Amino acid sequence: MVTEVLEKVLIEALDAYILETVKVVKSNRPDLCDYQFDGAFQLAKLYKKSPMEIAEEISCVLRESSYFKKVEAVTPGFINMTLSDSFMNQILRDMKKFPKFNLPQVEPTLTYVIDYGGPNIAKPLHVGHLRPAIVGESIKRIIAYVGHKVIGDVHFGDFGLQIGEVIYGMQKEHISVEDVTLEDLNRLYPEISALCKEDEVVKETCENITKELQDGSLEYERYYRKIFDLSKKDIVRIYKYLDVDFDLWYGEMDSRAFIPLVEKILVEKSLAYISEGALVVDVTEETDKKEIPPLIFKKRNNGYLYGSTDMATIYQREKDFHPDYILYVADLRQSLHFNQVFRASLKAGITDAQLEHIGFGTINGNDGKPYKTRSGKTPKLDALFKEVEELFVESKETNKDMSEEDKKRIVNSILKFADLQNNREKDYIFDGKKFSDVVGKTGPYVLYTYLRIKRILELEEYKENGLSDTIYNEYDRNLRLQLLDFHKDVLGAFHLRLPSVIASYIYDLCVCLNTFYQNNHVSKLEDETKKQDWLFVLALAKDVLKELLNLLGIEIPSMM
RNA sequence: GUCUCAGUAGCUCAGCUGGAUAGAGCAACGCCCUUCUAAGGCGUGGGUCAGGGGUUCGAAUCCCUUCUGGGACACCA
Repeated sequence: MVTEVLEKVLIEALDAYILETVKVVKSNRPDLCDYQFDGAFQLAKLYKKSPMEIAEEISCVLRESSYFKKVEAVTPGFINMTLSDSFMNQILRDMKKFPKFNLPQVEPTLTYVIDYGGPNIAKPLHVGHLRPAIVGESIKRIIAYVGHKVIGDVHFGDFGLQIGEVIYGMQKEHISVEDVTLEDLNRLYPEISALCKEDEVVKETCENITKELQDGSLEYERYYRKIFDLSKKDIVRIYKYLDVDFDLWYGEMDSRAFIPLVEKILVEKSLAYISEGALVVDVTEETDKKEIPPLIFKKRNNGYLYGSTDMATIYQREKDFHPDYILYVADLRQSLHFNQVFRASLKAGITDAQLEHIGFGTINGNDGKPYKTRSGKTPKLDALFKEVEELFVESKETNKDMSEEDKKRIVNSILKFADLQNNREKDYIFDGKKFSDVVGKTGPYVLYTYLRIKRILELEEYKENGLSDTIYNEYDRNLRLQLLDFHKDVLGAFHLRLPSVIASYIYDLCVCLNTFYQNNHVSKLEDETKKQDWLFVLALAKDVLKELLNLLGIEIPSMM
């Protein structure tokens, strides 16, 4: 990593000066230098000298290093570093030579369980499921890429009241377990759910069905099994389209057996008590600024809730995998719930893992409210895919000839790049136009860039015989400089659990590539060394691009 | 009411935990295809970083406060 190497050099250059953290950052003034060090200001205070004096002193030492072409101390005390061509090229050679572009491997290797998706089996996947799927898949791939072990769990929402509601609906309309269809399920859930809000008796009936199912009723288990199978089949189909895959296709029901065990622990450790008829766990901590309500473990009617299954699942995961981290990719609005579950689990001592809620914002419509179609419904993912595909096909005549597989890849790139370039914690506007627009900061732009570069490498003979020490012009240099950022951004995306860091790197790399492409014509070159150097850089950039797109879950089409 | 997250260009958003002149995309207006894919590149205009205090050599970023908006707050998930 460039910054790491530079920091080492700086620590040596600091000599007698001692600074708690020595941090070199990419310059925000690329017109002046590549990297900057601002520590002189802090040192000035510590050693009661002028920042400029210290900056000058350090710069003098730095100038002796072969890593730099130029080192300047600039008022009021910045140290501006411009890298030498030989240093830059050495890093590029290493990136080419070593696996994962010479990404430093993590030590030790930890085990992560990542819980994302959480589709409710009583209803089809809609726009609301797009983010957890896309964001979760990407974070999973990033964690695996930096070298940790990751176990992805879809964790179906299959335990709660929604199942009772659907079963009630089937009984009410005399639909047998044998004959029920996916369409029935999709229709019944919202219908009965609405009915429950109006009719107390219906609600109680649904709650009782749910409870009996939880308690192991064989009759309801038949219903449940059928509902689960029907839904799962459809959900798998959609996830497959999105290239989202899970190691575990568990649901809340799979943790059912562990609920009594957790309950026993809670009672034995006197952590749970009866409040207003329910069994609750107090999760307050002394440092709390606000009253945080207790976690309800068991309802007044002895039924269980998602807090119970979440704890039971943690117990189960601890038993099966001993994870170091358990990540939950879920809507930010659930943060209180996770806070309660995490605290209760910690108190109960059912896991040693770090528990993290990876929150994301809501997808809104142009009006700033949760996204709805014109008819007022939440759009199904199927329909969304089709809509985006149609808009893409219309945008250019030759798109009609593309293979179905390639179209799918493009649709994925459109949806994923639009989503992942946003900071995941923010709400974002679902703009049909923006999503399907192929101009600008979009998936198609990135893919197009990739294919342009790929074409050059197909047409020219790249001999893979290394890289000279020359950098030929500013477009060339900017591209190489951007490649050097690879490690920092991949690790940054990992630490922050932010795929947007990678999306933004990808975009910047593509801008560099397109500028290079426009200004440096490779095939015209007569200078064979120069041509091979550029092919080296382009090949490396292309590979980096492909790898990073893969981390976002984006595949490259064969043509555009 | 309490807590919480936000407010950056006409629109949609970045801004990587305090650095120099706040950046992209879209939209608008120019220029560039006898050249490896023009789904591209280059340029122009566009800002009181919600307002006000404070800390600091230095603030969009940290603290306080006001305003506006979203969200969460006991048996739904």
